[in-house]
Amino acid sequence: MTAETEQQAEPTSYDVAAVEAKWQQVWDELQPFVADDAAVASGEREKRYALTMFPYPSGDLHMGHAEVTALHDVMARYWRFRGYEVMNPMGWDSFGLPAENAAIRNDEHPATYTYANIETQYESFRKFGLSFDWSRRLHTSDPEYYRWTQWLFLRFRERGLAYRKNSPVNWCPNDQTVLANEQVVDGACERCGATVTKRELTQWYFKITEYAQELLDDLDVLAPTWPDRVITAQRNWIGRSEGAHVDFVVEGRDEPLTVYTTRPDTLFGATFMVVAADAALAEELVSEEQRSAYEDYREQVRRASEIERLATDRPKTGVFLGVHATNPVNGERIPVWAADYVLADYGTGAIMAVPAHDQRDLDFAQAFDLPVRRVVDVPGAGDPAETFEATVGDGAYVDTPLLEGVDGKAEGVRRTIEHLEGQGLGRGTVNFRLRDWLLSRQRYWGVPIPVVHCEACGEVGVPDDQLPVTLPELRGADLKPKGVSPLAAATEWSQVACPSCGGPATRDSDTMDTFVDSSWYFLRFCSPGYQDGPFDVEQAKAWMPADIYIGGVEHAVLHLLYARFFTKVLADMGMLDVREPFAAQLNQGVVINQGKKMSKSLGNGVNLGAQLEEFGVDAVRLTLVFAGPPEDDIDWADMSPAGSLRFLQRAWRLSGDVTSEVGTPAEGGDVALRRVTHRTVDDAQTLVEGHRFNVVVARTMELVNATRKAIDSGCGPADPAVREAAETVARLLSLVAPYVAEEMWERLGHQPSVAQAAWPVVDPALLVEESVTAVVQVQGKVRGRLEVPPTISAADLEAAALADPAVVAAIADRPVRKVIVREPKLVNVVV
RNA sequence: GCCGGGUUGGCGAAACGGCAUACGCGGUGGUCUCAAACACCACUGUCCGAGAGGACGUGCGGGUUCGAAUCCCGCACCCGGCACCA
Repeated sequence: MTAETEQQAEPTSYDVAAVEAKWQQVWDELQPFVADDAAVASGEREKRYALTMFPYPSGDLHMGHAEVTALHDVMARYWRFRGYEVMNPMGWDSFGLPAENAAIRNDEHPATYTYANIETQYESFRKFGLSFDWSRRLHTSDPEYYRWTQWLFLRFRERGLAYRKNSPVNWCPNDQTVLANEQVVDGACERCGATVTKRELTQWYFKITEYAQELLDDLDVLAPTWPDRVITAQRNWIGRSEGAHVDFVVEGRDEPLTVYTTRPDTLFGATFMVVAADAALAEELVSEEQRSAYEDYREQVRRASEIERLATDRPKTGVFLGVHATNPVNGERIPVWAADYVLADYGTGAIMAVPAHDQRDLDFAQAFDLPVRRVVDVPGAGDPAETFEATVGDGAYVDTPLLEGVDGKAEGVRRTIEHLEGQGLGRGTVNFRLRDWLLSRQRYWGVPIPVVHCEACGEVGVPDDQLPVTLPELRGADLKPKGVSPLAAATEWSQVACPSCGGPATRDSDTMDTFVDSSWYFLRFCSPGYQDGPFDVEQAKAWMPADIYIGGVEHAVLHLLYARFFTKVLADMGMLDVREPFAAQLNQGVVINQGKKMSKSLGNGVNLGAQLEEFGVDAVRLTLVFAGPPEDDIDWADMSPAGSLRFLQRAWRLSGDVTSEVGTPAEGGDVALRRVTHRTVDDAQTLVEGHRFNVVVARTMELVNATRKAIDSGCGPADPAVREAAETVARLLSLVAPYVAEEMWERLGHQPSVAQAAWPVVDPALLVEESVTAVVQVQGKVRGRLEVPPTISAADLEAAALADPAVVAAIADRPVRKVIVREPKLVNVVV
């Protein structure tokens, strides 16, 4: 392992550090991983696009980066071996808050922190021996990149998919910026943990809801190749529901009050209505007598934090609005209330309350002494008016003239909608939980929104030939949060001539959510230097979709949903011929330590650099890949990088023991060892393609063990089968441990690099076993084993089984009732 | 509450409906060594048994099958998503 132990004539171990230094240099010269666009465009070679989520440049790489890239590299290297032209790019998601916070702290420019970290991470990635094509490297904070982010924004805006609206938004008082719904977790800011409040602001949105149905439908297409948990998370997030809009006439008002309900069949049980307290609708509806009561209540609601609002078990609050509406099916006059349990931005912001069949409505009815009327008699359940338990199941309709004798909810809903539509009182409709994507942020270190606000012309998009709208040079205290964007305070930058009329105008002072940047970077990789658009349409057609996308499950909804949305819009713009960007997806687990997430406060962090120093890159990579299935979490405390290094040394020793000449044909070599070799290669193909990388490592270990045995106590080191086996080990190992694999390959007499070697050709004749072990069971229990030829007939196998002494003994004197024969591997005797 | 996934030796984990526990870690014993480290060899699911051997065994309870870790039904527990979304 170290130089000291290498004094002997025949070294028993290699010098890890020396090997790493040596091969890093060779790779730099050979550049074996640059993808050839022409080979794909011409159809000369089939493409594979291997994609890993690009990192945010915060400090150096950690265990998590090591794991995901180690797993990813197995796939990329395997595809290269199989003769595909592989694009394996990497870049940095380099806009974002940490750089801005660091800049304020250190009184510098965010770019200083950002680009210094990028260089650190770049060097670490290289040392980690990953087969990235660095010629495609990109950073989303480069003007050449964000110019095209702005260009895309303008195209979205032209299509009505980017718009501004005034509405209550999630506000993080600590980061002094708005947050998308996705960035609010349990009422707290996902980033800093501060309690999120609501603010009324004018903000930019992407109209992702326009694609809600397609985003949902296409999950069915992705389901076979995407993880279940991601599919489920996205389905839940999109939250499709079917129901009806029902129009209620409000006294003294021309416009109807329309509600959304999934239970139109319970319309006869509606005893009041509720409007979201913070909706404009409530403001419009409230009577003069109730106005001050309503306004007091609304203030109380606005002060409440998201956490308080989300507590589902808190008592219902609300206020009567002083108006009544008419139930369209029975003409009944019911009161209209305002409450905060109804959400302004879901459905129509108003509901019909059916307390008998909705627990929330029942709780509200109880709190304010409103009537409860049962219209579905659910067998076995009491009357909700007495039990205070709303019933939601199927049952016989009561007091519902429209649905007499109707059986079941589905039919009841269908008939009611039919009736409403016939009478012009409502219509069947579909609703989504998904909201539009709030993309503007009041921070500095992001993409400036390329829009100018002109007194005369209003909102004007910056013309394409004036892109990019670059950031002004701000640093340190200029960036301190003040509730408005730092860009608004940079007056020299913000005051411009209107591109349309030339009059005085101001630039939009918001920057984009960094999720915008990462929604299309995988397209830029297809033609990273392209000058005439965000990407070369032809190159994107050649490379897309990514054949695998590996990354953390924390992006199950956010990033993956946005990237899918962008892809669909770009397809509609005619720039892509795929509607889904990622054909297959794999989420690696997280690396923990001693049963807990690594953290500074717990003091249980495992430093990647220290592990690499101690065991070497190959051993750390091997440990991460061998630990278990890629999607499972790894507890580093349960792992043994020392054991991994031990194995690598054992494997390496094989390359020194081979005595046959390089190029010696394997034909005629020891058949038993050749069988193991060819079986291993054949299985490895299936295993890698099934992402079962841990098993590939196990099988490689078995091959090493078999080769060792052959050398020491079998056919001996000169047998050509030993060379074949050792060369196979080098290639299999290069998927995970590239340094030692190169070293082995060279010691075996080959030219570098093993990464450019051909995958071994499997000889099908060697996959057929000479003899197999047939198991003989009596009553399903193993009682004997027979060595038989694989071609044995059922009759012969049965005869041999029944002649076996142990089997005869197990049967004893009982009559044989039936014999199941699955030649050549199994016989089961039933007595 | 609704949706998705899981539960196999001391530990990480393998196993087209057909030998459960491959591979590795850890442990025990041994070879080498003055000694140790390294390396190598053997053993290592539980119980009974001196041994040969036997019984039991993949979270729990049923079922299908000649045969179930694997398929079906029910339950418990763990992990993840959604949740005052009408």
